Amino acid sequence: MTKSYHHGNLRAALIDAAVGLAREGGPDAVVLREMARLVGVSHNAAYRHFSDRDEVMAEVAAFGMGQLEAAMRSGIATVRSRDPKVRARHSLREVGRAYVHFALENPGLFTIAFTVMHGEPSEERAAEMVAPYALLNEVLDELLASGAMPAKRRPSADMSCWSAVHGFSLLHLTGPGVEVPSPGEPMVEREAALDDLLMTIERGLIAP
Amino acid sequence: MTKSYHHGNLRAALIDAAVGLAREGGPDAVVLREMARLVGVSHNAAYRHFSDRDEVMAEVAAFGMGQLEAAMRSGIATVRSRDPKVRARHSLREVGRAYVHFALENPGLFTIAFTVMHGEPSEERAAEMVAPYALLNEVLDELLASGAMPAKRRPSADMSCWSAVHGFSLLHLTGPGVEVPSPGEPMVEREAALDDLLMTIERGLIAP
DNA sequence: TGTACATCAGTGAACGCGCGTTCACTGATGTAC
DNA sequence: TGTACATCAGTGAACGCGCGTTCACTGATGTAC
Repeated sequence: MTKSYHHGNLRAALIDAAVGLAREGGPDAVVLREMARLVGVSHNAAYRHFSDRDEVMAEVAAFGMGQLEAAMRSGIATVRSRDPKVRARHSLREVGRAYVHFALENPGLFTIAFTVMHGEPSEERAAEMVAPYALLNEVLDELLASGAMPAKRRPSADMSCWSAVHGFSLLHLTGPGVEVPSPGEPMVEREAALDDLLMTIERGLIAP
Repeated sequence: MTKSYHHGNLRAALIDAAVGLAREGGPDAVVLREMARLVGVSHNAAYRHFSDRDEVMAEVAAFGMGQLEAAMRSGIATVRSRDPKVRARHSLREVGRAYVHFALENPGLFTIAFTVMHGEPSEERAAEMVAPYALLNEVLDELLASGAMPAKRRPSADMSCWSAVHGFSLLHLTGPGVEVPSPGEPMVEREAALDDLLMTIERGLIAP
């Protein structure tokens, strides 16, 4: 692992740098020349490993989606109940809460993940890019199977849930009254609003 | 109104051009030099009427918000029922539907409105910038007053409703599986999903 | 009604920005014999 | 174990992009007397 002419693992190192830049400054901060500077390599060396800046962005987006999925899984893992209906309802809540928390704590990665998602699936990474969505659907299947939700609600339930948490995230990220993320009252209010949102959706899906 | 040296109404003409560019290409398309080209004036003439590109953007954003509010009012105006509870519920639905339709039909204006909203209120335009939000709150007040919604739901109802329609809009605008806006099946499916979303929120707010 | 002058609105040339990308190159590595 | 050669990974210089913004300017307009 000497600092020789050949780096040895430049591709991975560049992605690392790109993720770091993405975390700090969002899409616009992912700059090829800056990545190279961070890794200590000439500004065009990246072209040995990526055809494009877009390819780098796709990599960062896939990483972000992976992190989001992991956060959602962690949320589900906190659910303790054994009763299938309760368990499914709580899983849905926690998966939503995790989604919002991830977005608010990782605005750069979150934004890039959805910026890139706008384009085509990029083939290889396709499964990774929709993993969070797939996980939500698993939870909704559980909700349906448990009998907590009427069957006719299932088809559009994914869009409804996703819209709610996605909108909540973006309104707090780029919406009006940009709250400073200080760990004070606003944080408490935000969590209360999030709780209410999650409960509203849950009632909406479950109510007869 | 001769095409003399002095334009006479350059500021308004430039805003017009900016709105046109915004409609077609979103934030990045609002380019000072292009505005000037469209109006037929030198590329720096705008600096007699705006201090900044940001000031132009704020103007476009305010226009967009005004249009959004108008669209929401039109939605409310379609409600026919006399019964207060039914009327309030339908108003909420229609205001949400109008929000989503406006976003999907005017992606450029919608995006700029929320991009600019991220910054500070820009003083003069502050009221205009939050008009859609204020209108939503009027409808929710009506829902509360009619007795259709429990009082304890009121405080967070605005964020819940707004999150849902905002998220739905953005997922269809910049989300995965970019549907081509052809007037075929996908449009029908999208409307069905939107109906379900609006009903889910409504049930969630009303359910005991 | 004229004239002098201040003020306003638009002009043309220029700068600097920092990037993504390409080109011809050089240094390092692996493989066939 | 050596040597020739192909291949791979990183280099340094350069281009073009198109913009926002500033500067010193000129043409048009309005107002005081």
